[in-house]
Amino acid sequence: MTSTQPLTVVEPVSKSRLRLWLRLLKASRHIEAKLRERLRLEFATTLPRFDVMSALYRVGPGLKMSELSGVLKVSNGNVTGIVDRLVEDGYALREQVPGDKRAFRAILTSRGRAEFERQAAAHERWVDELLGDVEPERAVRLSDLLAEVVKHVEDSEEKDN
Amino acid sequence: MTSTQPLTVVEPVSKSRLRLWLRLLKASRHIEAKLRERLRLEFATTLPRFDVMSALYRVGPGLKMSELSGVLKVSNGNVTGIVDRLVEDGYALREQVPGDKRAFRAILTSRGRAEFERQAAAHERWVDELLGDVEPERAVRLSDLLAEVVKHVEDSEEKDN
DNA sequence: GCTTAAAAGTTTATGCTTGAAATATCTGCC
DNA sequence: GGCAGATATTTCAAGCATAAACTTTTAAGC
Repeated sequence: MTSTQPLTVVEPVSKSRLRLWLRLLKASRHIEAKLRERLRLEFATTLPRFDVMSALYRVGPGLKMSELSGVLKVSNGNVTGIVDRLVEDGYALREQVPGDKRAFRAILTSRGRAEFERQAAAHERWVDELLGDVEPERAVRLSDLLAEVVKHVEDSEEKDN
Repeated sequence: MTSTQPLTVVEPVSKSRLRLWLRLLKASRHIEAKLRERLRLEFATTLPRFDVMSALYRVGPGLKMSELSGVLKVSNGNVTGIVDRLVEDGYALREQVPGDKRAFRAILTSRGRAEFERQAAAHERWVDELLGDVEPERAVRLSDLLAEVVKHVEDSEEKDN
């Protein structure tokens, strides 16, 4: 009577999945908060701005507003404001797409590119510092597990659309 | 305390840590977005509201505003607005702390408690569904790795304060 | 050519979030 | 008693985020 075969009667599987989610959230928020703080203090910028500049930096000829919101997975209206502010600060500009009077293409100015390079270097340094105690091999393992989680979640997304 | 060998010259360790961070962020945002959407559609509420109600539900006699912001790790001013709206909707109320005219204690009404129970049940169901393809054993392993990451990050936090 | 639908982008309303300043109250010290 | 400093909370300004409504332009169908 001591050893019953079903293990997870007391603790249903759903609990371990819930705990996984809560830890994931906690880790992510923790790191994110740190990065936001440093971006603010050292570069007077924000994570969303950094993300937009990062996306624009990667592609040469800039991105249309809708492409930008697609890549970053944020709403269309959101991008408008962020790009507005980047333009105000001289880090980006809007360029008419020839042949389509509706569309713009957001592009980093050379000043924007230079600034982003500084920020990106610091960003990578910070992440390395924050996760410094995670051994490389463990980091890779964790990466792989997380990639699978993302894949699963994406799959389960399709089915309820 | 010198590094013995120049192992990772081509792919520095910092890159694998950066990738870990990006995957962590992606997974977390993905799931979070799903949960937000469902809370909105099925309960006309938001994740921050859910979090506040969750914190208040767990403790019997409610929490002071500052305790609440401490537990949830959000700013003081933030909590004010969220509790305001919960009060408007009849899910919570503010109660004077006897002997301290500055302090309030936010408490769930019985209606709030009932509503939260419905929401929490659905929430756990959703998480289980979203992470349904992650095998239990893998979920536990991932949980443990993440817990360590959080611990590491917290440690590295102390040292720069 | 005209109409209708789709696409690109902005605007609006609402809520979350922060840091900083403001208000009120409490506590300890002299 | 009076006052300095700490504590509890709110208010404020700015930015991020979404969904929904709205303009302008383009594309398709007939």
